[in-house]
Amino acid sequence: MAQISTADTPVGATRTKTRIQQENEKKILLAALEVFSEKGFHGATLDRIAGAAEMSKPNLLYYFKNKEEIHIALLTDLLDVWLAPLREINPQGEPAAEIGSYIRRKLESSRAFPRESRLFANEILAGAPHIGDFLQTELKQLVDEKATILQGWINDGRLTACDPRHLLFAIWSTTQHYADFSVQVRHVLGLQPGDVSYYDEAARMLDTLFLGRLVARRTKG
Amino acid sequence: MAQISTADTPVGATRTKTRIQQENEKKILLAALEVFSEKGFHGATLDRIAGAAEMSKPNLLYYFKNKEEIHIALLTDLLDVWLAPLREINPQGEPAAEIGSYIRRKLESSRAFPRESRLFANEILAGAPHIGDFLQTELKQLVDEKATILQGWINDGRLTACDPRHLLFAIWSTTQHYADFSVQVRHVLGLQPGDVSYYDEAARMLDTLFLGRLVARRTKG
DNA sequence: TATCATTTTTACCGTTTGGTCAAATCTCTT
DNA sequence: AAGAGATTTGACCAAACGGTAAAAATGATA
Repeated sequence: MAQISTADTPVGATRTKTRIQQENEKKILLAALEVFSEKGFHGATLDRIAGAAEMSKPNLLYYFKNKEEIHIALLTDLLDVWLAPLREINPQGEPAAEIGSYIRRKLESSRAFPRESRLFANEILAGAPHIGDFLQTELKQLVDEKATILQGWINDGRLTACDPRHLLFAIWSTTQHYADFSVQVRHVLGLQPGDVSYYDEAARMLDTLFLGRLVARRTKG
Repeated sequence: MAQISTADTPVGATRTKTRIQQENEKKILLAALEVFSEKGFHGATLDRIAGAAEMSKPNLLYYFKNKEEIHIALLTDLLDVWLAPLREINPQGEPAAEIGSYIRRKLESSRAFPRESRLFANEILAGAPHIGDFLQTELKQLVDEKATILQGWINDGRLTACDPRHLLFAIWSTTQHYADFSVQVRHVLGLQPGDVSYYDEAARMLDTLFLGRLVARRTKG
């Protein structure tokens, strides 16, 4: 069997990739993202992924040694995308502006990368077998860091008292919902299969919810 | 093969079930809920479900004619549970009280039935192949009805202007998140696998978010 | 306790699936 | 144009899977 890493490349080092390698790996990952996000890990078959990548199954396995490796490659790419919006929260900014723009970034991420969002959701639902470590270390660390910032704002009286980490959970869930549960959203709103026109209204709703006051003050008598 | 519906029972009619039938069907559904909610439809195998039900696979198939039928039976049971909290919203009540108690019911539902919640999430993520019809008809109808109530409150100035259906989405996503993404929640909070102690804080957060004012008013200069 | 329907088991089947192997083809460099 | 390495293919395999058939065992009932 021909090895992608050849004699003049030490094991573990990444040799410069061929044009064909680059193209085909990209094609495979794109096809796999489509299939995994739609069918889940177990529902996705190598035949289907290979078909979507316009490639024979053995050829696909020439680039990735097995199904799991493709899945892990996708998840690894995904994690940076997932963290990016959170990383941008600025301790020096105004609470409302920072939270508002974080929500907008997360919502935009849902709109632009729904398949990635569903891939992530599938992985978490399955008990995070591949990214459990990431959640416990990298994500937890970043959340702790950002939660400290939020807590600072609370201490300064610029943010209502609440558990900052649960505030983040609320932002994650509401924004990701529009990608992960898009079928339900569309069915309830009576929209066509491909229609994602609900994102504008979603943005308004989340603005009202997180930045405005939702329920009017109780009026006496 | 012995038929469960025998000669003296018209086709389609449900004959009185044997004690053994009742026990075993219950055992199977419980086992299947465990496996489906954890592994998804394709990840769940009949062998595993049968094993969890302490039963041989052919014996399991004596009660349900195939895998899909078990899945559908579970989903059908689930839908009533899913709708129940929404049904209880009372048009005559106070907006804050009604929304608050709806959130509490949904959150309690997440806490009490996490496996059912994950089963539902898996089904939606997969594109709702089995319950698409339910979403478009029964759920949509109920949502439209309740959205009208919320819109009435908005018109009366008792609820901040927003799309009522998106408000419901926000409630669904935030409450269900604690069941569907429990692994992530626990990892971020640094809790042990079985620990669900975060629900109290979650309830406070959602109260603040939906009923209180989250971000403090901007102070000039 | 004999009888009949219900329940369970054993043995099995066809298909799908993830994955392998070696030969054939293509591509790039010299 | 030739050689070496990279890529692709077709044929194949073992295991897992959903499901079946028929006999054996059990339970209810008269």
